[in-house]
Amino acid sequence: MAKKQHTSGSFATAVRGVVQHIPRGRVMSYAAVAAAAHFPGAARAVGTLMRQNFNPTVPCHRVIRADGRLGQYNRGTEQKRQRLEREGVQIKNGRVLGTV
DNA sequence: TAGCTGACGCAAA
DNA sequence: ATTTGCGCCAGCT
Repeated sequence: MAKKQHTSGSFATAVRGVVQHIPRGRVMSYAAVAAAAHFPGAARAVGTLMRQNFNPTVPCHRVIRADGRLGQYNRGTEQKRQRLEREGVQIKNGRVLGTV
């Protein structure tokens, strides 16, 4: 019976699922992802995971800061901004709009 | 086992 | 409006 992978705890799994479910043209803050993953307050941990995460199945570039800023990115904030804009996310003066 | 770091968040100045 | 400091959580050494 396929044992569970000990790749981190359920935390990583939950976060990955949430980020994976982020529709195109939409962005979620680290805190929002953490809360959606049932880990409220673990915004930092989310970032820590994203940094370690190298899964192309997880559009980590769609995860931004709660302030509306892009935040950091493995490939550089510039690439992140370009990718988000290409996805349909409007960015004004470095701030992401559409943050309902 | 314990401690440090870090793609964050929020409050205060 | 902008900048500085502290706090919180999980992961890694």
